[in-house]
Amino acid sequence: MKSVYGQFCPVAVASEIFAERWTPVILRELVLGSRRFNDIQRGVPRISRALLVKRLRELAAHGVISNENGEYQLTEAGHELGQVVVHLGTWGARWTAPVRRDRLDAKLLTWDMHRRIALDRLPEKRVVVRFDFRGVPAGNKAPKTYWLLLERPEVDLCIIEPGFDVDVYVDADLASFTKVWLGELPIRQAIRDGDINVTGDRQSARDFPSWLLLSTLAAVSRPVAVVQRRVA
Amino acid sequence: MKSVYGQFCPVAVASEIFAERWTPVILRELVLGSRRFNDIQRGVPRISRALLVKRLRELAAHGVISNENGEYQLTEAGHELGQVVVHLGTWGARWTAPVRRDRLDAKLLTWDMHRRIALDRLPEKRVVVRFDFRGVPAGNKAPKTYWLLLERPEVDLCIIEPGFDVDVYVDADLASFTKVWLGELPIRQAIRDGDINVTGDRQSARDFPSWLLLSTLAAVSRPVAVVQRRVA
DNA sequence: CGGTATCCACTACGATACTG
DNA sequence: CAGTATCGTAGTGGATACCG
Repeated sequence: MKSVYGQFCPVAVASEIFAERWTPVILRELVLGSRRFNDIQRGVPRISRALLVKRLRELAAHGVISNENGEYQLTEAGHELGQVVVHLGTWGARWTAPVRRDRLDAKLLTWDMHRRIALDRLPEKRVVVRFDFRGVPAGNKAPKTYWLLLERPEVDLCIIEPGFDVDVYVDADLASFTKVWLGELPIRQAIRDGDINVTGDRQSARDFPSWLLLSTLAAVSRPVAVVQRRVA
Repeated sequence: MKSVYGQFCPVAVASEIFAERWTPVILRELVLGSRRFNDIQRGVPRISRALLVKRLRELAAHGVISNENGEYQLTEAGHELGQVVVHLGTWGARWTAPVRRDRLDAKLLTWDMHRRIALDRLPEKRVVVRFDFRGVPAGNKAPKTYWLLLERPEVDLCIIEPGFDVDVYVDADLASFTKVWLGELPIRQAIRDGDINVTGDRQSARDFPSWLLLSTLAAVSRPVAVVQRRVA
């Protein structure tokens, strides 16, 4: 391992580990709970398999993660580095421009969502939610329809019809739903404005917004100047 | 500006700004107080001028810094991102391996030191400290001798004889002094072990360790396992 | 599922020299 | 002091196919 920066400063040494391409995003997946290779890659879909392997090895070599029979785990050092990831993400939520069209990704969004369901607020029985996204940027080849199978304590994400009756239909503009997810837009407002439509079983449709926890960074407060920039 | 990661997640968006090559190190210089282009480059000597220009422009475009008639300044967003830099450096001080030989750099070390002098503990009169480093890795072409001119409230670093009488001579093994600077080794111990020799004016030589504040990350606590790894 | 292996394209970067 | 301009290249990583 050759030193990139050739500096003794701990910021430089840590940057050689942390500030490599893809590494913060990979660490985010681990912080959010992914353990297996393919799960991690679902959260970082645009990385090549070879590069993901390489990055994971590097993190392991630096003592940030371990791999025991196929399960990647953050070490103690890794959990502390995970706090830096959260800090960086918090900064991003506060200070970066509102979500851009070329970052929209329905597959990634639903993958994130399936990890943030308030299981304890679900009814006992299985609930199936079908999402249909509109306003997907042209050229994006990802599916527009997804199913969330909520069956305590399991949550499964499907991209093909799961074969159960659908309880809740969510028809949403992708940009708006992404903003809701990121805390940039209150879901009730998006529903009022017609950007998100929730139909189906009356009770379930009413409760749906309360099951869906948002991104862990959705609660970050934004400075007034940035909020105004968003409106512009 | 094309999106590197193509993800809406604030961690990914922030990483496109922060986790670029050299950027955390440049931000560290700004956090430590450098304002002018050439001062910043003294703290990041191995970056090319062209790339430093490019990175500074990128940071400005993202609202992290501003440039007003030659003075770079962190914006409010920049100060908050600076906290992430500090967090990352703190992690590095805690969890990365002890300083490696290929990271030793006397020029950088003295440049860092000149910003960390306890001015209020200095005597009224001018003090000149001469550093001679031994144990510099072969092939390193940087000077081995440096002078620190302490003249309240100014601190100047010279690489040529400043023309004043020297009050304190510091003769030190570069690796040991770097460890002292990083808080890995108590200075009194390094002096006892003969790794650092401080001679010259009796009073000044005795007070020298109290003038020299160490790296802002020197006080970070290290887990037992890492400390032991260092001894090994 | 969790990787390897190969090959090629690109581009980011360093080196060097010049400038208002 | 604070950049610009030019050019050659190392090395990074994407695409694709294969493997235990």
